[in-house]
Amino acid sequence: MSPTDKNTKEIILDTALDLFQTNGYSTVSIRDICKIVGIKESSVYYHFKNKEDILNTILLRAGAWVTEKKNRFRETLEASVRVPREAFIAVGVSYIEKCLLEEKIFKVIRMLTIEKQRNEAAADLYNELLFTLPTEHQTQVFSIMMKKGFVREDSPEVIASEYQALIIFVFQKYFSGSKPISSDARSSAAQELSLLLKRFYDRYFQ
Amino acid sequence: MSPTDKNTKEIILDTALDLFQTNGYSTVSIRDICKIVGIKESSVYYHFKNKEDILNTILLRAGAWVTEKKNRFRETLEASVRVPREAFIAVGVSYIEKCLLEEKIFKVIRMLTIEKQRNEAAADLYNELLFTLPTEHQTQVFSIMMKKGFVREDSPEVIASEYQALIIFVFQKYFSGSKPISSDARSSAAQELSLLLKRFYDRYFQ
DNA sequence: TTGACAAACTAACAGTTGTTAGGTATGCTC
DNA sequence: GAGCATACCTAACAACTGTTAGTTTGTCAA
Repeated sequence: MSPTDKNTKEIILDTALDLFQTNGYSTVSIRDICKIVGIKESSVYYHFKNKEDILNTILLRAGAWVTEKKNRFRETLEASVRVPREAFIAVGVSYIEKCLLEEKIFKVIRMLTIEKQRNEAAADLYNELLFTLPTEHQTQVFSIMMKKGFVREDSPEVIASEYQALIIFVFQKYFSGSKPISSDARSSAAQELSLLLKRFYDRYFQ
Repeated sequence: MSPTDKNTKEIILDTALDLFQTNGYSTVSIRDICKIVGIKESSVYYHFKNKEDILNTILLRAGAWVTEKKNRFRETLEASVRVPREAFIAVGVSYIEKCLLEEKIFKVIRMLTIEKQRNEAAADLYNELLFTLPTEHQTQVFSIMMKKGFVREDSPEVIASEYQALIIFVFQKYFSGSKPISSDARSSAAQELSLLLKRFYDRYFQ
């Protein structure tokens, strides 16, 4: 009755993402979203041009977030220093736990997993998020570490791919299902990734 | 008019899989399927109990195919012999090209990629198909090769995980999108995987 | 008090959805 | 040729879909 919070639009977006990530965009109806938000169907059209506009807004924001992340990475790059093995492992594990499993990002990844099958923009974003961006970043990290003599001479790109392959492997193996992520899965994943990264470290660091 | 081919049921299943793999089960209507098959909606209910029965039949068959593959692997295991590096690489590349990219399997994987997000049976099948089954198989392969002295002493399970991580990484990086698989992507993927497997071979084989 | 705006509402539209009841043409068996 | 199973059909249902037109409400500036 009262003019609601000026962030109804945000609530719609959050709810939509919630539903999209498990059911997929086209399965979710506007009425499904509205039932949860607590408004009538027609009210959505005050905030969005149409249903697709909701999806596009989510994709656009995720895209913006990705490029922002990209630039952030670039800045903090020169900080790369020699790290002990435990610290190297901790970075990898927390990349999964703090980044990929962070609530919002995780939902976006899950939504993209569905939408990429038929939406090219979603497919591009998915690839950037899980492959291009992290591999590029790791390439530079290893490249710097090589120059400083912490990592033995090799191709930084290839090492970065091997690194990212391990991350993706563990992430997907433990968190790609339909069940909500349990603390059991979390610790199993951390354990497996630790083991793999330990070997990775011993192979390339000196 | 004439009593059609007794394999209308199969055509329905094929068509359904075709549509499910890009659009997802719940987005595809029975009428969508029928329009392509060339029958009326009601005819579907002669062959299937309801819409879900179509999905379940596909899942069931894929599941049967997986366990059959599992047993087939077990038989051919003892054949493992010393392989030159080129042959080892060729096996990995053709695993992607002949197995994962094989038309039907590829469609199933794409469908499962969507359905796993909310269907537990699909999630289980997906995991078995891309993680459990191949890793188990590779574990045994490496284990035998170790006993025969072709591969240096190490944990077969972990080596198998590292191997499978590379396969999954390349497969997803090049073939997870919305575009049909091009021969460009095929050769890029083969090239990247070759490079990664070459290094893998040099690391563990002796 | 008035007017303007934001943000919701009611009510309806035309089309689509899964599903069912009942009918029809074909070919096989007795 | 009668009976019957197979494999399709027509027609309809109730529910749900995205979307629109027009209306109401609360808030604030003039």
